Amino acid sequence: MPVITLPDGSVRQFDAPLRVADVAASIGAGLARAALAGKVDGKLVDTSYLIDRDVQLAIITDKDADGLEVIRHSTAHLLAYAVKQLFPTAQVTIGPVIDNGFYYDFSYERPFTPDDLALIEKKMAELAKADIPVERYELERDEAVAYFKGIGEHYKAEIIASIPSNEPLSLYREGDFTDLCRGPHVPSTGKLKVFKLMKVAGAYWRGDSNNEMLTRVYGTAWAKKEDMEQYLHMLEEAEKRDHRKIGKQLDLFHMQEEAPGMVFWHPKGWNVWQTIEQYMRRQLNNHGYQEIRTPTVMDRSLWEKSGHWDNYHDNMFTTQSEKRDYAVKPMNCPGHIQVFNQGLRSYRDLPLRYAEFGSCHRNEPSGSLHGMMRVRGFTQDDAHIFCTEDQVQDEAAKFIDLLQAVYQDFGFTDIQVKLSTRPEKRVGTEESWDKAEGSLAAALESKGLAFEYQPGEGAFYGPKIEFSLKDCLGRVWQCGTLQIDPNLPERLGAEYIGEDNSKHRPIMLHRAVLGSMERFIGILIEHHAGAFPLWLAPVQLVIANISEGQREYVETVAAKLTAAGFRVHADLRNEKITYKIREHSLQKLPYQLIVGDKERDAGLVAVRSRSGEDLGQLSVDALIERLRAELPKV
RNA sequence: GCCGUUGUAGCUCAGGGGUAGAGCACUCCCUUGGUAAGGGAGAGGUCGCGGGUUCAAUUCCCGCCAACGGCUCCA
Repeated sequence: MPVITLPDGSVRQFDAPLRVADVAASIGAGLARAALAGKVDGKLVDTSYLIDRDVQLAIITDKDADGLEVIRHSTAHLLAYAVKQLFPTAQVTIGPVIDNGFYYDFSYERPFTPDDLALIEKKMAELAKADIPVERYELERDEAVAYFKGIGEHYKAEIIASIPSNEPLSLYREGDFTDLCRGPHVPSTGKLKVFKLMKVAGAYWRGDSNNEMLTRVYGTAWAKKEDMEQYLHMLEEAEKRDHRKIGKQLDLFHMQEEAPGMVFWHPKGWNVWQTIEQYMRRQLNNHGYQEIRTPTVMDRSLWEKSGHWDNYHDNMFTTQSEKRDYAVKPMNCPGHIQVFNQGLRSYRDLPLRYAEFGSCHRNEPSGSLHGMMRVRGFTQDDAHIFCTEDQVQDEAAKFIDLLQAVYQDFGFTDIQVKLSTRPEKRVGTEESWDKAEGSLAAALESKGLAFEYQPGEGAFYGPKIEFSLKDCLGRVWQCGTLQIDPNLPERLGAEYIGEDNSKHRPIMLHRAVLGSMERFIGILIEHHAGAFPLWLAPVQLVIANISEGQREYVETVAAKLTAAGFRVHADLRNEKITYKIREHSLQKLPYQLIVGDKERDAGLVAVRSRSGEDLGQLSVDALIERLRAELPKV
């Protein structure tokens, strides 16, 4: 006699146990058709789930987030079904739901090609159209292993071994395809209407690079056709914003074969860089940092002491000269400790904050390079704070102030914060970890920042905070970091004289706001789609004459704006004004000043904004005032 | 590093066993035009690099390099 409570609070009583699908049907034929799954007492189940007790029940349709998840999961299975139909000797492995879609990993004698993908997608559409029922059933462990081994699915058999033995094993059968799966799934393949296979890629079995490489097929699936179109459109937009593409279009930088993973900065790109670097320099100065510069190439012995030679030798660029080995620095901290170690330090000197726009090189695996987002040569807005354990919290709080001010000036308001705590393999006492983690958490709380813990994700020597920004496409980029490190000062012998007149070890805080300059500029390019805000734009204004007669006037105005500190370009070419406007619009200049006889005679400029808006005629002084109001204060 | 795809003019791309094509950009000439492309002419390529097959390779095969999409990694 199940009594079923629905989400709206209404209660229905039935005489006998019944399936979720039956409940849906009792409510209405439309709901029965739309039902993809059920949620019984908060747990997702199939529509075939038999309710034999009093429960809270929600019928899940494609309007629910859970429904979309079920659709994606079932589409992954449909993909596997289609692959088994077309390539019977392929073995299935796992097929989870991911953001916006799903993937499925297969083991096959050869990788799938893009042509195969088209075939598979076609087969999926056929199988969906045939509206084949998807049935759930359970098997005993041994039976399941025997079954999958019997049909040559060795990966599935292996997966079963890793499932806790107290859980029942559920299988799903659609047509002649059976897969091991927790479920739930849609009741029949006909519910899957909107999907597309996106790409093939390799992926290691169980994510371990020692294991066999499988073929992964990525796909996307949606409840409604319009949703998928919107998603595909978003991908196109993201592609248009690709920093590599815009970098070329706007002549900011380039990369070439002879220097993989390293950037050639062109004048305009370097101008953006310098604007940022000089801005950061002012901020660091205001926040009590001193800038230093340390060598790029240092002797092996230093890297042995720091531990890098042993741990990261393969990822370091090395060289030798006159029988000595050297390494190109992969990070700045060892150099900073050398500066700290010069002379005798007193507790009165602490905290001591050393900043460096340090150029580092790491020999990243060739396959992991990615435009400016993952490079081999990069520059960090790096700094190290030498302080006592008791000063950590205050320094962390001060760093957060700096970081928030900077992110705000760059227009990033959505900041995510994660605190990574002690990992299994670590050095240091429990008390020191307690204190270190506690000071970071307290600093974040004192600044009213919400954060998430990442247990076990800290470095072996200390906890860290990671600050990530969300860009306008909703993508999250980890940029800022604050890391507590008592280890490196120890290894490299940093010490200061305390109040008690004896030697003590300082704590070192590694910290960066932007992270890698290259990557940060890449993020900015994509965030703004190349349309930099006025203060960052490499060319802020162009002044274009309509015809030859305004040449001199244009040059006078350009000189005046340059003297006022703006980056100005005078376009005096023998071209029609529409042609010039089009070109500078494509170059995404913030403002275009148009000058004809009227403006020249009146001593004004006609101002056109990047959005194409006509701001009317202004005097140069009024324009300068207006522009200055747009710049950040620091 | 691993799997897949790609590499042709400055850029975007087409082509294909018989010494290469378009649009834009570039140079010159005409045009002095008021808010997103005025007209004409010209120049421009060792078809990523190295081998092989062939009478002949940019095209087919092998190796390498790089980029791209993933996987692994990211002190």
